[in-house]
Amino acid sequence: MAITIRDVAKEAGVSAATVSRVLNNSGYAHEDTRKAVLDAIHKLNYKPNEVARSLFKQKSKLIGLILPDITNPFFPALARGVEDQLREEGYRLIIGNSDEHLEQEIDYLDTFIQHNVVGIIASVNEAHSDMLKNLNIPVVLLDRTIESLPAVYADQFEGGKLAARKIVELGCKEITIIRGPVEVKPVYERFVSSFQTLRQAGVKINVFDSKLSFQGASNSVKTLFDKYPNTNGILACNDIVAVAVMNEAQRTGRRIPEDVQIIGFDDISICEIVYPGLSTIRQPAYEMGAKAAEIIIKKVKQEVLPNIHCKLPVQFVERESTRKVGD
Amino acid sequence: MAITIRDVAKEAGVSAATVSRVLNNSGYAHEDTRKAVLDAIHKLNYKPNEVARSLFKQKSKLIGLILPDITNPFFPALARGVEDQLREEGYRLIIGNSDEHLEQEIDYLDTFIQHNVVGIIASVNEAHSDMLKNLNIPVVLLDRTIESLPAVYADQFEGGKLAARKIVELGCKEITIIRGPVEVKPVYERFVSSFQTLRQAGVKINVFDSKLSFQGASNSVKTLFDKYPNTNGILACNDIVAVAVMNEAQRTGRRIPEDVQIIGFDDISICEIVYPGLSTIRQPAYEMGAKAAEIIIKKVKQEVLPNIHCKLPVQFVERESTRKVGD
DNA sequence: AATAAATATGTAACCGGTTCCGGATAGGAG
DNA sequence: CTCCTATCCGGAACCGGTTACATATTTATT
Repeated sequence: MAITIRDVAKEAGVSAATVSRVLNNSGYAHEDTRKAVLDAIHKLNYKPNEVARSLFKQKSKLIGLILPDITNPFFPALARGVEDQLREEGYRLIIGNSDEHLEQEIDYLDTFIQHNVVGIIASVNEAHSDMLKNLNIPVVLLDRTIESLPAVYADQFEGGKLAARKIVELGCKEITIIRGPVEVKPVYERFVSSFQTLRQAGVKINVFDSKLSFQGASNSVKTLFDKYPNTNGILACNDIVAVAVMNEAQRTGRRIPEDVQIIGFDDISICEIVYPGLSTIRQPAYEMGAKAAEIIIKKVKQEVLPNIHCKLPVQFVERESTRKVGD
Repeated sequence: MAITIRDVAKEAGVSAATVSRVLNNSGYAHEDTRKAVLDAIHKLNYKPNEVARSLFKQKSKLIGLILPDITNPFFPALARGVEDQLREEGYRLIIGNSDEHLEQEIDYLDTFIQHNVVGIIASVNEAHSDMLKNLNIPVVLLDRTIESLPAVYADQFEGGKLAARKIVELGCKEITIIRGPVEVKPVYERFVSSFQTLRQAGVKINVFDSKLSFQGASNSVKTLFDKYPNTNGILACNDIVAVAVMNEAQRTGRRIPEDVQIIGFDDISICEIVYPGLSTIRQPAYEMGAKAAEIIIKKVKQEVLPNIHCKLPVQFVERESTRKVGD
């Protein structure tokens, strides 16, 4: 059926071992032989079978990626970063959505291992981290962090602080923080940080809870302005929630940013096309993914690295949901 | 290192062949033996190595998925549909983004084959379809269609017609169709269909070009209202473009839907959280993905199917970017 | 020219499963 | 009791690569 290394060997008049050696640039091979083999490979359009290779070597060219939900626009950006970086080095991605469920995470993890993946990049909660700790292949956490494992993430404390500082600076006196689910650590951290910063500023603070998803946010947010009719500044736990809030604000006749100012978190693509453009705290999602991939690759190549916790900077992106300084 | 089938065999006091038989429920195995083997498997926490299995069987539990760009929110919905359906049956997904580039498509396709994937789901342009035609594993096209290959897609003609009919019905007299890149077949088809329908309705038609991406749409659309200041109805080639248009409309002081009505295409999640909510033509993306997965699985299981072209229905989803009938 | 070292290549075992085949045992029919 | 068949199970080959090892040839060294 498919062309095997022995077909190539026969065509080139050598043994399979020799073909393998020229293929991998290992061991010796006479220049003439090398040429003959290369010709045969080309002539037969031979592509080595990764599965056989993987079986013997006990390592594949596959990396497993576990994300909560690729349907949430923050995660595709991460995934693209990972994938693009990986492709450069010839690695491929097996992907699994966990919906934050431990059971699904374990399920994917198991099958990743069964497929001899050489590394795993995962975005899972600390409470679920046990399953990742005793693997004998490299693991890098992405977006989430756990003390004992390498991780790539954005500076949530700085982000929360930045958002809080901005909204105070911009003159808001009664600020509502929309808090996402506390189990999601980065989301919780940005909340805590905003809250502390706001308290130090001596401003009135409301806390309002919301889900993170499109559906959830849109529902959660409906009662926001009933409950806090006088808020003039809102710190949302992510951009989706922020957009839902903008919607609700406009629906209830509030002008943005004149009556309410809103700051999101993440800087997903939506921010720049909604009206008004959403000011937000940018997490460099694509770069985070790329960085995680880079670290995994280094680890796969046996480069011993310290237990890296790679914290990437966030930044405030000013658009139109906040006032210009000086207004 | 990892537990192998021979470890289990030794533990259970039988041969590897016997373990394999109970594992696969093939051939005979005495009830007592079966129990002993199962116990051993459980005791050692044995998980069979998919790679070894795949090498011998010449087929894995892997399906390859090629999408243009997972960063465009329409595609994650497809991917989730595929993945969820596949997981049910124990298949895993290798994923690759092509950015519509033939070179990358081929690259991913090659490595998918090298990994013994049993099937491929792909969203590629007709012009690139040659590479898919002579594979000896099942292929299903998703979102895009090619005459000679099975495909799952939404009814673009109906969608285009529906949007056009609605916008006319809703009283628009000068309608602008935002046309996406003509190489992308479904996008082109919905354009043609809308255009024809509009022409039959005898209404004034403008055609305006735009990219499909967030960045692209946002730029393209900036000159829309300079060029056609009197349009009162807009048919966008997708929801991203539609939202960008809404932005531009509001920025230039137009009220939606009083001054301009806008209809998008796709029904991505954003539609329901922007303000005003975006009326759109819904493609059942998740279901499309699931259906494609279902077909691939059937084909993998040797069920001979006709050259299925599975056309899923679209529907108009009314939100607030169009007027209520009767207004 | 003799010897050592470097180069070149093939044989065979191995990775961890699956399956063909054949031998052994048990149960049933005659 | 014999014979046949169904059941049970292990040995060994195989999937398509890689690599340790052995052997053969070339090149360098003195």
